Amino acid sequence: MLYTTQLPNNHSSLQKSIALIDCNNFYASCERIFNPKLIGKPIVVLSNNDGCIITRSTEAKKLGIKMGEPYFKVKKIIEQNNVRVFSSNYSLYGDISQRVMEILANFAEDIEIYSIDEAFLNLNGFENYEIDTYCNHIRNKVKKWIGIPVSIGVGSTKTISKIANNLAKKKPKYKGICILKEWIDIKEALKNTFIEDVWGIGRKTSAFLKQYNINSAHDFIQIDKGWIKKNLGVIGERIYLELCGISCLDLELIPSDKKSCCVSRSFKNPVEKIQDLEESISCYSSRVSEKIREEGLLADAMNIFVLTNCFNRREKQYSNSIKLQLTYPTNNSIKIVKRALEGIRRIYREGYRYKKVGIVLQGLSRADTMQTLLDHDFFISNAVMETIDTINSRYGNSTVKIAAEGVTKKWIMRRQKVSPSYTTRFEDLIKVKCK
DNA sequence: TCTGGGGTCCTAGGACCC
DNA sequence: TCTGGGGTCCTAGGACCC
Repeated sequence: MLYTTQLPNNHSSLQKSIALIDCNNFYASCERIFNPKLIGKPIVVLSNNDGCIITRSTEAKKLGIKMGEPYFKVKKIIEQNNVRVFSSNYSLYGDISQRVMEILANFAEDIEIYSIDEAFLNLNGFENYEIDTYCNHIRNKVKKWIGIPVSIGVGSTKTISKIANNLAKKKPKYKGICILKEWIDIKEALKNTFIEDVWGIGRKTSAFLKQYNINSAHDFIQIDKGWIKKNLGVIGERIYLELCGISCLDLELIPSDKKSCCVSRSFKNPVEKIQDLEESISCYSSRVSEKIREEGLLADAMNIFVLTNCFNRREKQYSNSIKLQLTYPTNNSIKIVKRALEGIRRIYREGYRYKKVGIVLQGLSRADTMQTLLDHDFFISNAVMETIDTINSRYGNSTVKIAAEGVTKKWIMRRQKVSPSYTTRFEDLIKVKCK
């Protein structure tokens, strides 16, 4: 392996300014908005099915509760320390996220909403001291108006702003805002960033790099670029350049259409009968169709999959999937459910305890560009779907549903500790007001 | 007893064609 | 013994992200 100390010659004054605003422990912070008694107390939020820890408040992190850890493994610590536990409440978090993003959008012309709790802002043209003041202003406004604490990192590339954000969160000296514009600061930050904490370098790649004694982001940029390209491909090369201050990733200002759309769930208890799998896949197919209708998309194919519980070594394992074409692009629940049922019947094998089933719609295209190709039948069924969507949005999900989805739903997922949907569900809103 | 869900991009390898 | 070669397109699987 070749080493080089040569760095890009533009590092003394890097012009571009990209800010990454990230909500702190987002789901936990959402729960606190409506229950201020939780401030300062340890909180965790669980994944679907109450399976794993997916968000921890700072206090919960200090107790040694790890991200992604199965709930049952840390139950003891949780009980001993009186940690408050919540099932995930995505309708609440989604609504709070939207409010945060609306505020952020007022602070820059160019904004990329990167995930439910993160956005990149283009802050080009500011002097460094102005950036600091501006970021403080952003931070205070989101806290005051929504009640969500955020951290802000600024850098000349997205990858550096990610690193800055990480430091802003972890090191108290930054007080929530870290600006990395001068090469001397960037270098120091890269030295303080473990290789596995670099955006785009995951478990496998960091393990590989550590074999070569590349342990920090700074070690990484000392390596010969050719070696990186050869061993880590274009993605590795891009990370290298971004860390050196050469921007390779632009802000995506217009969200692109989805290429696929998936709905899948684990079961509360293992499922053995084909009837239960049929009901659940009908339910998820109906939901995924609704999702693509909301986005004005049509699908031309689907993938149906089943899995047994791979963690349970004592039981025999089976997993399978099947790809099915649709005769023409559609977002019609009835047609999609029908085809999905064909799929599940073809991959079902008797004698296994199934843990999970799901559907992925593929070959998505915009409905408005396809209409000239569609037949009369499409417009009639489209009207039916529109009516169903209107009723369900007014009177609640699944007010009208397809018979194949079933009624008993023995297979439904576990969600025992869910908070009220304070902002989106009428009955819950009333609850808050009456408190 | 109990281990999430939904996405993207890249790459290698197979199918197919001339 | 010995069975072309190069291009394109598609797909499955891997790795990663939040």
